[in-house]
Formats: sequence, C-alpha cells, structure tokens
Amino acid sequence: MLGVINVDATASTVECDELLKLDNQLCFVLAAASRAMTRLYRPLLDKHGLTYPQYLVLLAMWQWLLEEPDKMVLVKELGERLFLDSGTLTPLLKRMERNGLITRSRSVDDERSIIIRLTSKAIAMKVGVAEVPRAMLCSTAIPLNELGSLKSRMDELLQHLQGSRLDNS
Amino acid sequence: MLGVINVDATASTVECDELLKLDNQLCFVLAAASRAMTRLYRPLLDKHGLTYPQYLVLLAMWQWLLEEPDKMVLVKELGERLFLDSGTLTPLLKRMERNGLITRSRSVDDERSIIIRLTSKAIAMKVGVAEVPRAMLCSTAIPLNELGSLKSRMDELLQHLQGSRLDNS
DNA sequence: AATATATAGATTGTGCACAATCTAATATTC
DNA sequence: GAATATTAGATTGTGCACAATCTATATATT
Repeated sequence: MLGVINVDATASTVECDELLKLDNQLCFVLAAASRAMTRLYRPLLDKHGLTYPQYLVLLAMWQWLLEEPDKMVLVKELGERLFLDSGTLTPLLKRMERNGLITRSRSVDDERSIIIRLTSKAIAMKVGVAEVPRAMLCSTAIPLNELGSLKSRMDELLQHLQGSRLDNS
Repeated sequence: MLGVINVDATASTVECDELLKLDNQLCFVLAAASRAMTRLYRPLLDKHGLTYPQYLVLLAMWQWLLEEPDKMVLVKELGERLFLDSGTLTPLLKRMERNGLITRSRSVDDERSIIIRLTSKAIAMKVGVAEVPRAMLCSTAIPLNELGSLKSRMDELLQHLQGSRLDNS
C-alpha cells in the first residue's frame, strides 16, 4: 500500500515537473515569437513614424476602405477587429490623431460613438508602408507556403482561444 | 507602352493591397493569439497572486532547480532564457521580491551580477501552480498532438525570428 | 599602474494591454 | 413617460516591453 502511494506520488511529481517545464509551454514560445516579431518590425516602422499597433490600425482601415471607400469606422468596430478594448484604443488613437494620421469625431446618429477617419496623409502613406511587409518577408526568409500554413494553424488557435472560457472563474 | 505601364501599375497596386491586408499578416494573428492566451491565464494566475511574466520566471527557475538544486541564477541568464532585457526584468523581479517569491543579492565573485533565488514559499507553490497548465489544457480543448506540432512549428519560427537581422537598418 | 573597453544591472521615458470604474447617451420595461 | 438597464468611450491604476542612457565593476592593453 505504501508502495502504491509512493508510486502515485512519484508519478504525479514527474507529471507535475513535465507540466511545468518552460520548454513545454506553447504560450511561452507564442509570446516570445510575438515579441521577436515586433522587434523586427520596429526599425522598419520607425522610418514611417509608426508603432506596431498603430500599423495594425492602418492595415485594418486600409482594408476597409478597399471594400467601402466611405466606410465610417467606429472605435467599437476597430476594437472587435483588432481584439483590443477602449482602454487600449483611446490613448492609441489620440496619439495617431496628434500625429495627423486619423480624425476622431462624434457620430450624429449616436452621440456615444466616435467615428475614425484616415487623413489624406495616412491614405498617401499606404504605398510606402507596403515596403514594410515586403522587407519582413525577405528578412525572415521563411518559405511562403510554410508561412501560409503556419498562419492557418494560428488562425485556428486564435479561434480556439477566443472561444475558450474557463468554467471555474 | 502605356498599356504595359498600366498593367504594371495595376499589378503592383493589387500586390500592395494583398500585402497590406490585415487578414494576411502572420504577425497579427501571432500577437492576437498571444494576448488571448494571456487573457485565459490571467484568472488562473490571479488565484496564486502571479502575473503571466512572473509565472514564466517561476517556470524557468523551477526547471533549473530540477537539474541543479543549488543553481545560482543571474538576471542575465534569466534574460537570455526568457528573451527579456534588464529594463523589463529589474522592476518585475523587484515586484516578485516584494511579494516574497524571490531574493536578490549581489554576487561576491562578480559584484556587477545579481543572484536570484527562489524563497521556500515559491518552491512550495510549485505543486499548486501545476493546476494552471492543467486547467489550460482542458479549457482550450486542443488535441495534445496538434498542440505539440504547433509548438514545434513555433519553436522553428522563433529560431528564424531570433536569427533574422535586417540589412537596411 | 594608468587607460581604455566591455559587461551587469538600474534608471528614465514612451507606449501598449487590460481590469475596474465612470460618464453620458440610448434602449427597454413597466 | 419615468425608472431601469444597456451601450460607447474615457479614465485610472498596475504591469509589462524596450530603447537609450547611466553607474559601477571587471577585464584587457599598453
């Protein structure tokens, strides 16, 4: 009986050790890769006076304008698209406004909403900024198909994570 | 000739649009997935009074102690392991010290170095904290083999990104 | 030994990221 | 139509993340 207890204790200790090894954590590689990615982008984006999240705001806006040139983008929609809340977006967008990239104005339909519009300066920046992802593709030197399949996997993971809610909290 | 120019211009515009679509950015999914992961961890880690980066520090320290029970861990080593610099680690470690998880002391061999040691409290927390990755495995409900293969791919990506240096900066 | 160079952390300043809370405006319910 | 609930953003406070700079110590050079 004591033997069984010992075996159990040992097994569970080993399981615990394995479970907690930094090398086994997907979350760690994920975070490290994300930061490494941001570090690679930084010098490229610096040339355009952009930070990485500001760059993502522009990407979202540019893509919307492709589909609908007069699109009224609300902070709420931007938040849903980028998975960011108002606590992050409000100051970020104020900085972009200060830098002349966007305008912020109250909606007349619903005075709670803020409408985000790109300035002509931000629209004009698009072609130049396209150098950024081009340079990234070159510098990482990862085959395009591999990059694509990794992105598909990441899309699935993101879906999973967004869907997951914890029972015991 | 004008036709050729137009075709070229159109092609390059399309290429530019595709290149800049938010949906095509691996970096965006990566960052979003990393933040979603952190959000899932938060309520679990809150119960242990830990933040996500503090949890990673503990994982790294616990793993080192498995191999070498009297391991002297320097801030430098921790930074290399977690891909973080002193600007991030110094205040983070001071908070952990304030919370009674670690001690910080100057090395006598090299007075520039700081030795990080886990307190008995932090060592004792290990078994309880093992519930955290266990709960994550359950809540995300991703098959273990899929999770493993995704992690391998991420490891490769991280290697690529760490190795990549940009020529034109 | 005196000088130069490199290294380990700490500090400062900017910019996310997000929980919690607040305010004002809109919707809903009775 | 007054009371209630919901919603859109803003605000506040904490904690990373990192570039740039600084300090103290250690090492290398001459």
